Amino acid sequence: MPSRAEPRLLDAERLIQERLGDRRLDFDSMLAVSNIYRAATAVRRRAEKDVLSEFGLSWGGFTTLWVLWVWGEMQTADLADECDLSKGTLTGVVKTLERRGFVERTRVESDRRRVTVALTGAGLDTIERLFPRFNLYEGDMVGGLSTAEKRELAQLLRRVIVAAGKD
Amino acid sequence: MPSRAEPRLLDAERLIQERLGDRRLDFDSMLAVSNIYRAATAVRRRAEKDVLSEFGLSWGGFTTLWVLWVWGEMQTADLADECDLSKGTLTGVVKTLERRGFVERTRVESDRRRVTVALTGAGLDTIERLFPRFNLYEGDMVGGLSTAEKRELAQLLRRVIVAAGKD
DNA sequence: TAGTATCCGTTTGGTAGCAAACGAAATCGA
DNA sequence: TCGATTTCGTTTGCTACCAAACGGATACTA
Repeated sequence: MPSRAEPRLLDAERLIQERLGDRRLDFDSMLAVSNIYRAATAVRRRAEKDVLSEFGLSWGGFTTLWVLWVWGEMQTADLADECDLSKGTLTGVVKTLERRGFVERTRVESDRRRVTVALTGAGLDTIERLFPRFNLYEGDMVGGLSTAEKRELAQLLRRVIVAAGKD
Repeated sequence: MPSRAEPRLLDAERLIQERLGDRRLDFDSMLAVSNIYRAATAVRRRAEKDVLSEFGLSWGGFTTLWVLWVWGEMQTADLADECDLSKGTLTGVVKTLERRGFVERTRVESDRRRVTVALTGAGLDTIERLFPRFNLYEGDMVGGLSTAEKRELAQLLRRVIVAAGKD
């Protein structure tokens, strides 16, 4: 059970500290933030390359499909909120998913400004086959961590999400 | 000193578990991964909105400037590697930075396929003024965590970066 | 030393992402 | 009831991001 993860990464971080060492900076916060970003990029790239590409999906497309799978048909605004995307971005993502035949739009009769988005049969089939495989990859990517460590990580990140999300 | 961070986030996560509850899935890994991504998005958005936008920089542009500041003039390939971007993407980012007057390119005489990138005076001035402010925001965003927790977080993430980065 | 293979950064074509402007639809006020 | 306001999703203009194709420069090999 190793107590240190990756000497190379830490060495690089130490070199940076040496370069900036005479300045009064908050290195602990800097390293926490930059590692959050690097980890997210690494996770996204691996998932897109190893799993999502087979299904013709980007990360955003996958997220949207997943949300629709879990919550069912939704209005655009709620979907954007749940996917953590701006409404403009969501329009584009949904357009791509529609072109691929994964989702369909329906104009709401009672309020014709609104549009709902729902999975098609093909979309449902895809996410049902895809998600278990995606989840296996998630397990791989945090596989070096114990269950307690995964929970600790998720909990620490929740606090960052809240702090950074504050307007 | 609260032992739980954010009830609303946890509630949402629990709802998802209920929706998927009868399937054999690795929820601990799922929550760890999705919170990594959400945290990175939140951090990036806040930084771009509150700090970087004043200087006309995106996250990628800022990262590139920062790397050049710490390491000095670099060849394109090394810079892309250090910034964790593909070389094609870096070409575009550098082009934008060049247009804004922050960096300049120089063709290498001894090997005319290569190009080096360096900060201009304006670029140096910008990153010198910007980074301390950026670092304050980093402190804000992980400000709810103790020093030990920040280090714990960074350490857990290093292990994820290594596992996800493996080809 | 000529021909081939490899190694560079750039370009291309596609998706993603945001803010702000937009137009249509619904709601509010008087 | 009708004009003004608000609330929708979409469009626009920009940057970012990747993989793959590209073309020029260098290195290798016979």
